[in-house]
Amino acid sequence: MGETVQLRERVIMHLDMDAFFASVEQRCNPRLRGRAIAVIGSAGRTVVTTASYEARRYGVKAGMNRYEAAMLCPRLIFVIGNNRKYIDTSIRILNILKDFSPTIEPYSIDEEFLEITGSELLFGPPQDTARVIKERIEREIGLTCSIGIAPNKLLAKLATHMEKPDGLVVLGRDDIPSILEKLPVGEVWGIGRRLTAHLKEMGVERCGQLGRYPVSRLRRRFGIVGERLSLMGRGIDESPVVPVGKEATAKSVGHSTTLPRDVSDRGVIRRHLLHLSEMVGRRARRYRIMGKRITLTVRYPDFYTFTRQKSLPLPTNDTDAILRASLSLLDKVRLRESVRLLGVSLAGLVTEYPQLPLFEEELRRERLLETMDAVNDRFGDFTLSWGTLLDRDGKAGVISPAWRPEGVKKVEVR
DNA sequence: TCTGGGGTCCTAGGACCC
DNA sequence: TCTGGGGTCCTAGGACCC
Repeated sequence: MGETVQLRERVIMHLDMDAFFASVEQRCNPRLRGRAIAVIGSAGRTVVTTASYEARRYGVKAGMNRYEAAMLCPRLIFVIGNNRKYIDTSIRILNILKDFSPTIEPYSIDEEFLEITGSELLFGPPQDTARVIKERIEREIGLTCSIGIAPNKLLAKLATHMEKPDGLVVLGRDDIPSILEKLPVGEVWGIGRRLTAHLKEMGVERCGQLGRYPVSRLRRRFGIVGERLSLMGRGIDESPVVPVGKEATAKSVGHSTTLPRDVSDRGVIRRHLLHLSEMVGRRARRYRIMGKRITLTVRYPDFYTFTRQKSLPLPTNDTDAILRASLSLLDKVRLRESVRLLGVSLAGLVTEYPQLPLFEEELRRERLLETMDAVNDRFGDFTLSWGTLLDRDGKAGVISPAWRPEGVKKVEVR
């Protein structure tokens, strides 16, 4: 089987929901429909996650802080995002897509790749399949999406972005050279701001130029990335659609938070590190993984950000061990000013191996952790918490109760 | 009270080992 | 009397993505 020659060109579909979070909110609340809205986080220092198309007309974009957004669009309505809703909606969309292909890669909460090579026999030409999918999502979920179809993932994603919102673009082999010829390199998936600037210095601004540029020179300048750049310039991408269940296992698990205000008090910093360590440890325990490399991230008010890491002799998912490592990393840093953001992450992950604890103390500790996790799972974070996190009123201090631990990207480790 | 949070992959120097 | 080379681990940082 492994020697089968690929007889047929692949057909890859990419689907991207239009202004996903904002559209979900407008669907849930009719008073938001047709209005300029921006979905933001719950914390005081937050940014626009998604702007509705009405808001985009004023120049409001993802990543903006809310004051900037409000300046551009004085009537902008801010809506605090609700991840649960987005995750549920995303799952419903995936369930629709399952009717059209067994090979679906959920690339993010609002984007999927579908391998539809050979599906004409069942559904007719790819553009017909795409129309049916769009209709079903609109009818059953009440949202619009844009779809791109092309011979590979790179070009399919490009096609999706050529027509938005509610778009449908099919790129055939013959269309590709002329499109790439004029396409600014920065619009390609994988070429960001920095690479665009570097390429411009070299006189390369369009994909056509990039594709013709000598690979050896790209290689000298960018290393391995240079080779990929050359392929991108020519629209070549052999990467497969990776279906659910076949993904690579997670490489790291981490949490970070921008503090409500800049902090220089080390006691306050320690309490935040405890909270972050608990979030990381709990998630690792839930997925039955352990890690032996712990990374502390610190950001100063001027946005200068740096990391310190250390490797432990043995992998762990114990909150206290993660905390101790974070604190020892903090001790090695001479903070030159107050701290804006803190992060803790666990890498070098292995699957938790079943092993009898050697000592009574360990056994006791494990039971304690399991009990706390069970209660927290049922009643939300920090129903039970560590002593030092509690303030004098006995309530979980420091962190806002609106804290949402649920990331949009789930970690699955086998 | 300007600028979130979760990831992946790559590079590069030094330590250490054989 | 100028002195190898490969492999792996560790650490810090940068670029990119949604």
